[in-house]
Amino acid sequence: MKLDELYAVLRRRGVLWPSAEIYGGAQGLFDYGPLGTSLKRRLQDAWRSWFLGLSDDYHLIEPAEMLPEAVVRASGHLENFTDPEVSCSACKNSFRAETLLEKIRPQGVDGLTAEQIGEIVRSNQVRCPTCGASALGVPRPFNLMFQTTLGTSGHERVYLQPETAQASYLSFARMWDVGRRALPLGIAVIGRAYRNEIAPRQVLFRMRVFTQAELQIFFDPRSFPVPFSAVASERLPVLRVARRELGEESPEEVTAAELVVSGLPEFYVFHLVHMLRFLRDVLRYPAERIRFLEKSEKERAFYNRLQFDAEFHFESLGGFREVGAVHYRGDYDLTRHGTGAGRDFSVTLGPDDRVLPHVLELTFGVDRNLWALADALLAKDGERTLWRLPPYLAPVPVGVFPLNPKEHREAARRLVGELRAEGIVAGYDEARSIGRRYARMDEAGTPYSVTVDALSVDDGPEHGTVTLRDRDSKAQERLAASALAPRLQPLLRPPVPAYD
RNA sequence: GCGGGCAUAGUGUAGUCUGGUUAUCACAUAGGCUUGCCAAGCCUAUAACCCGGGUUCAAAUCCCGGUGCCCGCACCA
Repeated sequence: MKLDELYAVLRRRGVLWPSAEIYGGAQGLFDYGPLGTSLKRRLQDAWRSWFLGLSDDYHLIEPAEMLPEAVVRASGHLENFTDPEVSCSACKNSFRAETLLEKIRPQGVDGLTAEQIGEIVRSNQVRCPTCGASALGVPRPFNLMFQTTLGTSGHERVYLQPETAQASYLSFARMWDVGRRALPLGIAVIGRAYRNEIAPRQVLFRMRVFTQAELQIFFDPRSFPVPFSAVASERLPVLRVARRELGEESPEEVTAAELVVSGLPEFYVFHLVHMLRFLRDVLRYPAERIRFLEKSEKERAFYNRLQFDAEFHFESLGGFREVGAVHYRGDYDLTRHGTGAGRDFSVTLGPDDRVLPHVLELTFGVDRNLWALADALLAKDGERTLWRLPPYLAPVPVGVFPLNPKEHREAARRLVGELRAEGIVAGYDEARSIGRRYARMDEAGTPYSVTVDALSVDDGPEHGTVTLRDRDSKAQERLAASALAPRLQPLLRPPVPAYD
């Protein structure tokens, strides 16, 4: 579906809507409704089950979301956000405003707003140093971080975290002591990130407050053993830099083993494979709409040694967009925070064996992927609209209906109670025709509908049985009501990777 | 941030150019009748002119400002 149409369905069903809607909304802020809240929680649960399942040594923590100024100074965020950059729309190069204007304003640009700098560039007819065009724009705002102060004095500046990763690096020393003092050590965070984006766009795609799920894996750069043979023959849709430079946009299928032969480390490819399996097998994105885009040296942050973005082809956005990534960050983060905090974050692995761990980062944009689940799996099938969510992601996995409310209400309500007692979220609906109730469930992504009818309540051979209807095939089968919970429960647990 | 377009019930819309009845229709939702396994039918109900100012006897309609959304460009450390 197109963006407007998809967004309309999601608003109508109460999946999400603009924040502060009654006051006209606020750019880049969204509220999740009942279905969206539940879906997002289940998506996060699925992420956690999958990625923490990769190793006994990967753990979830929940850090505060405000960072003292020292943290963002050490991480580079303060510095990078403070230097305004002006870019040339003709040749796409960008320049620090201070360098660009050093002849015109030798005193520097500190304290000026982006608009003021833009005005100086315009009024002095500054040309692009690279291509010579008069196509320089207004610089982006100084600081994309939200800043506030702690306490009453107003002196202690803090920032809402612009990414969840920093909190994991801050926790490394504590986690080393809390844990078994062994590498690799994975620290996972599911949390909010806050960025004062210049131009939030496309609903959930670029928000000012959003949720990230990230796994930072600290490892010994000399040795990061993984059970690679289990994934060696997996085929990945990759678009390597060399191929991109030829103008190709479609990925090619390459096995994990071939990627290793090409020079990528086994640990890196191993995690790439599991990112693919999560998107394809757990979230059930169509395989042909997933690709792994290798970022060139120029495109990636300077500290990233390797970077593949996991991209999904959004029909609503008209192309591939990033939904996750795998970054090999080297020792950049622990080095920076070591300098910033005046500590050495090297760890002792044995006698005369100290090493500064390297970091492999797996990122996952929760909101973007929620949108992708709608984009990929919510579709019109003839007259009906159905959302083919996997059962373990469905906000309401089961709907229970009395075929005739007058006669079957009591038995149906009792069944709802029994399912809920078994830990299964079950919805109940008796309004209007049975077909309409099925249709409502289809659109909400409910995979199973259970109907209580005359055979269920009358004395006879089928007493106590109900029909179970499958959302995708519309097929029905008759089974004992007591068989429902054991039948459904295994389907409602998110998949985990094979355990080694 | 720049340029262009748009804004009417929950959703999609008619009406706007050319100001003038109780703001159109469909779907959805709720209640009822009927039916009883895939959005059937009938009756009823709920529900909207983005916000603020101006022009006018009179503004959904014209003008100004704001906000939001969409597209392209830029941005996405």
